[in-house]
Amino acid sequence: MGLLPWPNRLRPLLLSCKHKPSVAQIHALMIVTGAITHANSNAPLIASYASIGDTETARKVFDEMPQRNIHAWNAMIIAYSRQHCPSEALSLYSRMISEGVRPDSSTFTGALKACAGMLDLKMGEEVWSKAARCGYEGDVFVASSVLNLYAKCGKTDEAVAVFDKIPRRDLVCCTTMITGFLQSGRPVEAVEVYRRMQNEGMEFDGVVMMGLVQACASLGDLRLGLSVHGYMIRRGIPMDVMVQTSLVDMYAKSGHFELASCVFNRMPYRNAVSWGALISGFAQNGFAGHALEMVVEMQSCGFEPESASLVSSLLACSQVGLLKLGKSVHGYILKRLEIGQVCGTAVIDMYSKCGSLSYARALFDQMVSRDLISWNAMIASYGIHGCGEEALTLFLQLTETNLKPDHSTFASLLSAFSHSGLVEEGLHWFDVMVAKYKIPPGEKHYACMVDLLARSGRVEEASELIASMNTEPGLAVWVALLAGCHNHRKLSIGEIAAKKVLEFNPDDLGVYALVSNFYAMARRWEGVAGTKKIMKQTGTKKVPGYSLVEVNGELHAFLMEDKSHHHHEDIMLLLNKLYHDMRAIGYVPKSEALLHNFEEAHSSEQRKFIKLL
DNA sequence: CCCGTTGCGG
Repeated sequence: MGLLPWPNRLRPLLLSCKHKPSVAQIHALMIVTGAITHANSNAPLIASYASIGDTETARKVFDEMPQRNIHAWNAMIIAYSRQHCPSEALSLYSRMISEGVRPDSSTFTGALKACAGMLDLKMGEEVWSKAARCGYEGDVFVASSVLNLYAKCGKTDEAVAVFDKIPRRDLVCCTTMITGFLQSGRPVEAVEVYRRMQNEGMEFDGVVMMGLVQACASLGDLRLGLSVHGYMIRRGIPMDVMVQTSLVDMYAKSGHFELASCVFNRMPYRNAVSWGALISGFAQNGFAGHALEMVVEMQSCGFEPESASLVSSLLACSQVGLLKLGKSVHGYILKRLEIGQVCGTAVIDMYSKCGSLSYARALFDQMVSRDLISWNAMIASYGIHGCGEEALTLFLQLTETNLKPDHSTFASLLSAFSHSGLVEEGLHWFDVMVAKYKIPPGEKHYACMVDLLARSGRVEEASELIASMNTEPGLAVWVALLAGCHNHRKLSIGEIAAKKVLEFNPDDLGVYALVSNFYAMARRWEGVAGTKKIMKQTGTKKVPGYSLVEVNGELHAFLMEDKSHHHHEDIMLLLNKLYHDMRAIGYVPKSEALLHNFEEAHSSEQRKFIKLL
């Protein structure tokens, strides 16, 4: 005996505790020795209980303290803000202020984190101005927290203003700025922050490199991504599960599955998110069979599919029209998980893409809470099915909620109009989008509008619209214009569009087919020959087109010239009958199609689907 | 108190 610990000596001891029994042991010791009455040792005790996740005991210690110092308040506020109890953190903060305790940098940091957790911008700004009044405006910790708050609330420009005013920027606030840019879809600026840091000679860690990997993923910049990966290896920056997962995601998203699997297979430890990154990569790139196989493999490794991998599975199903499998995924979700907004929207999307608009709508109506993306998906569903009127009705209902339509909403709405030939409605709502909702039209919106006008033969107006664009028109816009010119025999504008389209060196057979067909329609045979020559030179992939249809749970694939189907004869007879019936009611077939003589190859992908079922 | 930043998905 005689070794009774002095209250202050308990601090390092408590901080090194990672397990519940040892914290409780020291707690007991503190009670026995009377150290519990010292505020100096109670603050670390609170922090220790909080760090092992026992917020309740931490609060008990806090409540029973005879006198509290600033550290005890901070420990409790930070504990709540880290344990996702932002309202408790904020109520403690208010109580502390009203009791006249002077907050410090840590207090503000904790309170601001709580505000960010609640997305409570108003409260956050109050805390921020109080912090400024207390002289913490230039504090990197406080400023980083404000930065994070603004970024989380989508106020990226306000975040930039805070960032620019920080006198001595460190790694963490730069990382926060980078993730802020990423979350608001501004990867270019995220990379710019990184470049600035590089020029200032800053040392990087895994967290900031992960932000950069994400930037590369959303930019589709494989070169930069590879150099970032290489940098981490050369510098020996430790890569944890998160960093490795973001690398898998980047490679898989960009379709570099060899690289993605290489990183994935070398991971010492994987979790559901790592699997999800690979699965969604396959699904997003149209490798539905691979995606679904990976889900099965994931299960065999002991990971039950959670929300994200189910969403990827649904995406895979909708890409190839696997209604039956999609339904079973839906059933799995209903049985195993609570169907939330994300899964619900994915199921809506699956039903509508698999042809079942009524199921999609039924599910939409059943959803307990619908966010903007759910509405957007349902409006898009009507668009895909050519139901422009219904899309508009739903849009009008959306405007009566407290949700604000965004650029995606309008992209879906305008596309619905263009698929239904509702030209006047399209023009009207395009103007409303700009004037009333202050949404600057993007490439997608212009492409819809050009398609809408050009499809109905108003190619002159479409080309005027293109001329009015502030940004450089992209491929989709010119393709829409060209398609209109092709259908309505508008030679001079079409020629301009065709030239523009070829300038993009598109990697898409369909686009070349359109250009070639346009020249053929215009009797410009040198144009047809020129297009074919470009295709040969650039080695444009000849992806064989095929149709898939699911009948009673069985998947049937049809390629050109493919006679392997066991009902081939019957199908051809029916097709011929339909063809003659259509002609009888006035259908005039287009005979200038170019694609018929392209070589076809059986896709191994497609065999996968068939094998799967 | 020793703080702030972090991976897949609609």
